[in-house]
This record gives sequence, structure tokens and C-alpha cells, in this order.
Amino acid sequence: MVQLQQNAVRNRLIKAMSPDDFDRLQPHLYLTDLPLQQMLIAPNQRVEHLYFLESGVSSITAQGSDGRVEVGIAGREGLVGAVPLLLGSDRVPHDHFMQLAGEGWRIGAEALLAATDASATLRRLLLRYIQTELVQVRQTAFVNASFNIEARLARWLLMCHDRVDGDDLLLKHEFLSMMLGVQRSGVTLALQNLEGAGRIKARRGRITVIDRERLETLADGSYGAPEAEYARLIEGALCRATTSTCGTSRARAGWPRIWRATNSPTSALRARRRCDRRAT
Amino acid sequence: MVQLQQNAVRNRLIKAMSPDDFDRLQPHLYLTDLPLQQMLIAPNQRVEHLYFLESGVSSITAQGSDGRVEVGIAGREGLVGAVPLLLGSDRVPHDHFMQLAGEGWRIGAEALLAATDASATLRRLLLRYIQTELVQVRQTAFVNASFNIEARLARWLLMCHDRVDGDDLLLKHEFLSMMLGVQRSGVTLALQNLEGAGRIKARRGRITVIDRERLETLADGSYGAPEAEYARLIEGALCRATTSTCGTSRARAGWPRIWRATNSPTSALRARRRCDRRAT
DNA sequence: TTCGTTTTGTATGGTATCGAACATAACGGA
DNA sequence: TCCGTTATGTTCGATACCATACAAAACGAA
Repeated sequence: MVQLQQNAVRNRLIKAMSPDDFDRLQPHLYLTDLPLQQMLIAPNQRVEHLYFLESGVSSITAQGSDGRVEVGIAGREGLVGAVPLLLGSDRVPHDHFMQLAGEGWRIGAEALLAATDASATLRRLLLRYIQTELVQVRQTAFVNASFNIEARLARWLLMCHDRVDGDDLLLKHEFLSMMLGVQRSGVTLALQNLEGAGRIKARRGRITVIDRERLETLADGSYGAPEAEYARLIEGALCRATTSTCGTSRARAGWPRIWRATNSPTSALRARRRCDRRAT
Repeated sequence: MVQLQQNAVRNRLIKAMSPDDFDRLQPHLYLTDLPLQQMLIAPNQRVEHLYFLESGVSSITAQGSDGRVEVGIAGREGLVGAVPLLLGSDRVPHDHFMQLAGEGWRIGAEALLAATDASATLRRLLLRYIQTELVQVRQTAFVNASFNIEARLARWLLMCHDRVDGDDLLLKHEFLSMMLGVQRSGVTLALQNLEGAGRIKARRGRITVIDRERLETLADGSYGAPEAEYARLIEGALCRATTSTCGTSRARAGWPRIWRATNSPTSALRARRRCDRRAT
């Protein structure tokens, strides 16, 4: 393996950690291909490896009698397996698998545990990441109870868009329906609405985000708060001390400025093409 | 304040901690009355105090444009405020308030932080509790997407029942509808179904659980998994080491044996009165 | 190209839930 | 006791979504 440069990494947790912490982890990181449907963590089984995702998207799903439903999502902002490792268990009851193929830095559970035991700052960073996971899933619980398919779909596309390069999402309606816990045909209709309004373009197996800003408008409050919390907790540069008072009201103040900056600089421009409003 | 005995406490986290850890905390615990609607943690504000609940139930809610929805619940099995304290932030974007009046041991954030810094076992216990919170809210996200009002109501009543003495829940339909994110009249109808089937008895402002076991049958998979995870992570007596292999398949094996044992010994008996099955 | 497969589009009746209104019943203070 | 207030019961049209089926289109391999 070649010597790894921290600033060449795209994972945002790795980017956010101190150089010392990076040096601690670096010898244990192995870049791994993560093909579609790859199971990263199997339910109720001991977690042996964790993954700092570089690209692609992973889902956490709950399995019910009538199929699975997504209860969490992770991409290059995350570390798959952080919860069982850092919260002192060695397993979780949900499965984590790749829903968009990509790559990730794999690390052994023992190596990461040793690193977090040795470095308080690293431990603190990863614990903060777990807090963002918690905020995200609380939002999902809220959204699932309160929003219609169209808004939930818009939110989901935005979250996915945040985690990929470019504006194309390689997704099938069938898959989306599972993630949202709704009918497949309902997804088709909702996508048609979004497409008719010029927010996306849908082809077979591919959804292209055309007008991200208006997509956010349509999601109407279902998207944004957890993303702001990530910016505050992980990338709020001044947040070091546990009881720091930084970012007092930033989470309320609005969205992170550049949540998607590294992903697709073009979309930020494109998003401004038109900006009319439409009632939900 | 009188000297406190660990075995006289009813909070299950305190019960589960080692005597040493209890001694560490004991000087800082103040029994506090927690009346209905008392705000324990305000959203996006620094957490000054945490609460080991002794009785009563607290809700975590998300505020949307059309009202609040519950995205978490805590009772005597929990510590309100654990997330911001132990995950290294000092605030959360959701509010925590009492939905059933009770009491709790209040402790200052600094005192608890000092204790967790000093004791690895205490820190591990509380981090594991956070994992149970995470599992619980993932389940809520799943349930909100997949189950009808009746099943969700049944689950909610069971979770509430787990956390109170006796079988009476002092709740209004209006309140329940907010928690579940549904119409008030929908709650009334669902309660009537449950009552007609003999599972509960509903009077003005009071719901009595009559047949808990059949209530679980009706909840049909929406209830149980997080409760089993609590039993495994917190009360699985052998789980001490971080990478322990205890409880390998217990979470799948079924419900905790005595989740409600200390609360209402009578209900376990009563639950067995009848046991027919009915399709959902 | 052709054909089989996969994915998406479309239609339809049924159901759960909404949204709102109003009626009834329980409670509590004067 | 009465009466105002609060909580619950009930109704009903509207609607979002389900469940299912089938048609059309896109794709890919022979």
C-alpha cells in the first residue's frame, strides 16, 4: 500500500481528524471495493471491520415481515460500524449494506478500538459522529410519521445526492420503494411529479438531480436539520472541548454552507436557475 | 438528604451499575419532582442537568410545522440527557419533557462527566444505554413507516406500560395523537378496537392495560426488539468487556424475561387470562 | 436484428387515514 | 346543584396510499 495523504482522502471524518489521529489510523486503513449489495455489517453478528466510506452509499435497514425499511444512511461523511464499536457492544440488530457501489477504508475493530483508547480527540470525534447518526434517525422517525411520499422521496434523494459525485443517482423504483417503506408504483408517481416540476430527470435506472434547491423546498423541512448538526458537530472547527459553547445557535440558523461542496461544485450553480415556489 | 441505598433505587441504570460507581454518583443525586409537561431538556440549549428517572415517562419530540411527534421515550430504564453529555456535545436539537408525571434523580452535568471520566465501567454502562436509545429510535422509524395506527398505538401503550407502576396510564387521546403523529379521532377509534378486543379499558383520561400479552400480539413485531436489546446491553450480567461475546443470539431469541418484573408483578399474571389469536 | 428480461408506466378498486365538524359525556368549581 | 370546560364519541366526504394487475418501454444477450 502506498503512503496515504490525509488531504487526499475524501471521507469527511478522516478529513476532520487531527493529523496525529490520522497517523495513528493510517497504517490500519485498507482501501476496499464495496460493490452493490455488499453486506458491511450483518445483524446480530460481531463486527470485525469498520468502513470509512470514500464513495458510494450504505443503508441501515430494519427487517420486518413485509420487507425491509431504511432506518439510517451513511456515505463519505460516515463510519460504518461506529455504533457497536464505540458504544461498547460488538453488534447491532440491523444490517448495513451498500445501496450504491463505492469504496471505503476498511479497518479492523481492534485497531480502531486501540486508537480510540489511545486518543481522546479521536474518540470524541467518533462519538460526535454517533450523535449525528442519532439526530438523523430521529429525523427519519419524524419524517416517516409526518410527510407524504413525495416529500420523503425528495428528502431521500437529497441525502443520496449529498453523498455521491455528480448529479446522477443509479437507483430503481423498486429499491426506493423498499427504502421508504411504500409501494413501488407510489414511487413512480412521486418521481413523475418531481420530474414534471423540473426538479429531477428520471431515466431507466437513473435519476438525475436537476434543481437541487427546489427539491429542498419541496422536502419542506424534512431535510436539513441533521445535516446542519453534522456541520456543527464534526466540521465546526472550534468545537474541541466537550463543554464548548461554539455554534450556539448555528443549528437553527440554517443549512451548512458547503455540505456538498466537495461533491459536485456544479450543482450549486445549477440550483439557482429558477426559484419559483409551489405549495405542497 | 438522607443516605441513599442503591437497592432502594428503582432506576434500572442505577441498579445495573457497580456499587463503586453508585458511590461515586450518590453524593450528587438529588431526588426531584417532575410534574407533567416539565421540560427536562430544551432544544439547542446547553444541558445543565441530567435525570435518572425513578417514575414517570419522558418524551423526546421533534417539532414540525404541523405539531410535534415523538421520536424517543425514556422512563425508569433511562438517563435523560445521556446523549449530549457522553457523546461530546452539550446540546441536542430535540426537546425532552415529562408526559407522565414522576420523579427523578437529578445530577449536574459536570458531576456526571467527572464520574464518567473517572470510571470506565460507568462510562461503558451509559454508552451502552445510548446504544439502546439508538436501537429504539431506529425501531420507531421503522414502525412509523410500516405499521397502522392500531399497531403503533399498541406498541406505544406497551412501552408506556413498561415504565409505570400498575396498569393505569393517565393519557388523553389528544396527547396520544400528537405522539404518534396521527389524528385525534384516529386514536379514539383505535382505542375502541383495542377495548372491544378486551386488551385495554379506556375511561376519561385513563387507559388501563387489561391483557398485556394480547396487546403484544397485536403490536405484531413492532414491539420487543429494542426491549430485548436493553436487557442484553444493560442487564445482561455477564457483559462487562467491550468485546464480550455474551448474549450472542439472545436478542433474536425473544423478549426479555422480566422487563416489567419490578413494575407490576400482577400484570404478568393477568396477561395469561386468555390467549386467542387474531389476524391483523 | 430478435427475443426474453427487467424496469417503468398506468389503471382500478379498496382501505386507512385525514380533516373537520358536531354531539355527547365526564368532570370540576361555584 | 348547576354550568362551563374538557375529553371523548361519532359522522362523513376527501384523499393518500395500498394492492394488484397488466401494458409499454428499455435494455441486453444471442
